[in-house]
Amino acid sequence: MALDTKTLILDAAEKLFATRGFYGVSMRQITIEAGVDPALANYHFGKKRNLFDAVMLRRAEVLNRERIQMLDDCLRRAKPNPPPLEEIIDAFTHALLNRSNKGGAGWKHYFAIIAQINNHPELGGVIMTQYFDPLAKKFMKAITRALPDAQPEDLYWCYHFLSGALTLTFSGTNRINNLSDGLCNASDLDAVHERLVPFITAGFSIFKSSVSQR
Amino acid sequence: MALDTKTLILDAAEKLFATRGFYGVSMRQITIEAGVDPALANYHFGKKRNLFDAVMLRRAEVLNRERIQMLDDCLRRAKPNPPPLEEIIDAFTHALLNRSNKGGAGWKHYFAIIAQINNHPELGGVIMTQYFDPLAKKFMKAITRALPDAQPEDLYWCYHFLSGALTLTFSGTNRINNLSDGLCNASDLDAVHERLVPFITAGFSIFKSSVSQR
DNA sequence: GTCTATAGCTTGATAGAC
DNA sequence: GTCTATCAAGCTATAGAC
Repeated sequence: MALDTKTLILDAAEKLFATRGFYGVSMRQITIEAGVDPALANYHFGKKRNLFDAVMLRRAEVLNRERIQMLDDCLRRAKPNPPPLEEIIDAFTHALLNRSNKGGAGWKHYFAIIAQINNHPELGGVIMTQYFDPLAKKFMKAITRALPDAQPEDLYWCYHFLSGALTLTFSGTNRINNLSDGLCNASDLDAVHERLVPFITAGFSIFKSSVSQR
Repeated sequence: MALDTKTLILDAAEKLFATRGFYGVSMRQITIEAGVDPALANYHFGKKRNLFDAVMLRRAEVLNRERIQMLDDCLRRAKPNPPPLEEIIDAFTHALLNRSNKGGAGWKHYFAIIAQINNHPELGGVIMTQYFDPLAKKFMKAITRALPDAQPEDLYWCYHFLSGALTLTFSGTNRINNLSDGLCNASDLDAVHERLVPFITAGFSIFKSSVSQR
């Protein structure tokens, strides 16, 4: 059936793009991984880049809906006050870490692609901006409300640090395992979640007043 | 002359790997960019992967020497006390941000490669570990001395967040420019340096005592 | 060290039978 | 929707003349 074939191709593409990147995988390898005829990838998705976009889009929609929902909930709870910073950071990261952790292999692959794209000079500016900037702007607005006396400039840079720390977590290099002599495990995303949220909150908080703490 | 040709190829490879990644560039494109004969890349460096390693190695040595130097200086100044955390973080990041900022195009390209590799599941675990883990271990030792009551586990995760925040800065996607409506400029690494060091220091500091602040 | 020439393969994409 | 067959182009890598 058509829908099944499309899904098979999307899943295979997701897996291979995750481990080798956009240029490191051929359409042929994808169809072999999917167990379908080589001509079908082009038939269903057109150019290779279109297939990549389809992979990105499939989960971005689900994800962004969940994250907006969590942000709105936390805004509503705090009303009419600004929401606590830590809750905003949690709303930003929770769905990502949770899906990557417990969503199955597909989600794990998806986030590994995100990690690569976010750090890719050619694709990062285009793709991340396209799929995630509207959401980022909503979060920045909430953060600005939580830290009303901070310089907006400082807060954008903090967001940038958050983005980097978060996406490296998804990259799937197990560098921290070796580095910590097995004390930490890169795939233990509960451990990340526990630490990332207060870490980032503390970083943002030094810009609470517009006079730098430095 | 032989040495010049090798340098031409290394520079060209560095530039192209930086913008398109390892798999996004062919040996042919590299030699064309370098303005030399297509066969010379193989003659001087052998396989494509060897050329990549040569690109990585060339600047890693310079860089790591500088960073170790800065760390040793700051350990000596503090003796016999442990060094202030903020100085350690600065020693870790200073040479990188400085070279990327003022070292010319080659260094900028180099760091863009680092950003990609650090987030690449296949290459990140191998290459970063190979070139940078010995240095990372030295820094972790110093950080542990500066925060003696923290759990080592927490500190490794903080290091991981630092690594992610730092490398995204090098990636050369100008996402923050759009996101901030031009308020921030991704290539203004002085602005990053000013903010990254206290941001990360504050993040580490919440784990000062082994009872989590969360 | 440099260059020409080329072997042997894989690539993205399509045309046309079923 | 699926499959076979195929195209032109690009790829890594090397062998051998200069």
